[in-house]
Amino acid sequence: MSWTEERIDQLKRLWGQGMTASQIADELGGVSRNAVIGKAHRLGLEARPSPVKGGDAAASGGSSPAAATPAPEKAAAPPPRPAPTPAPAPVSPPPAAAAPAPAPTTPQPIVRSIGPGGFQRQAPGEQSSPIPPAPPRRLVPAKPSAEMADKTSLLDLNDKVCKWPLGHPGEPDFHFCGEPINPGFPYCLEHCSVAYQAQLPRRDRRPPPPLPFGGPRVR
DNA sequence: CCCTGATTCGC
DNA sequence: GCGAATCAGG
Repeated sequence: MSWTEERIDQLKRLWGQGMTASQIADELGGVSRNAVIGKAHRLGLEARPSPVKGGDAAASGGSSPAAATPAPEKAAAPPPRPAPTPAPAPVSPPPAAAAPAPAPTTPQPIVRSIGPGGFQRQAPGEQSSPIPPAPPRRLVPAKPSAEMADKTSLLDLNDKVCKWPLGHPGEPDFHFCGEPINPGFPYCLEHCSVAYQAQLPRRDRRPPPPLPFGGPRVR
């Protein structure tokens, strides 16, 4: 697996949502949690509560089987990591050049936007409670549109419906057939006829058609 | 033991 | 740039 644009974007979002590196790696698939952590650091996504910080490192006796550096530098040079970068300071909204006069005399109704998990976002300027309820840590995919409401999504697959894919993964209307299966097969009768064909004698076989694509689909 | 993130370093 | 190996705390 490689870090495509989509996967990096997903890593950023999930990391920002507080998912652990293991969860993210599991979500992305094809990568280890170490890969996720390493990538997150290279992207500069640090500043996560780490179980390990400060403290004296490798102070106790050498019980470890492999100590790459037996710490000669420790006695000679001071620890070269004195910059923990306290506040990465996320993007702050750029103040408008001409600041509008903040004098709405008429009481405005509080307008809140809806977050990805369905929770109400805090309105600008609205006070938050001292201990705000934590948003859901793991967001489950939802039907993005009414058009998909009756379509069979990946999560709708089970042993009773046809798993024949329609469209391509990543496309907005990608879904599965969903018709009742031909018993004993993962597809319905119609798609079984496409997926399985009787073995003909060589002399009666059609020459192999050209591949419908030149390789993996690139988006 | 399990989990976590941080860091190193060979590729 | 990537990620396994390693470290270190909970």
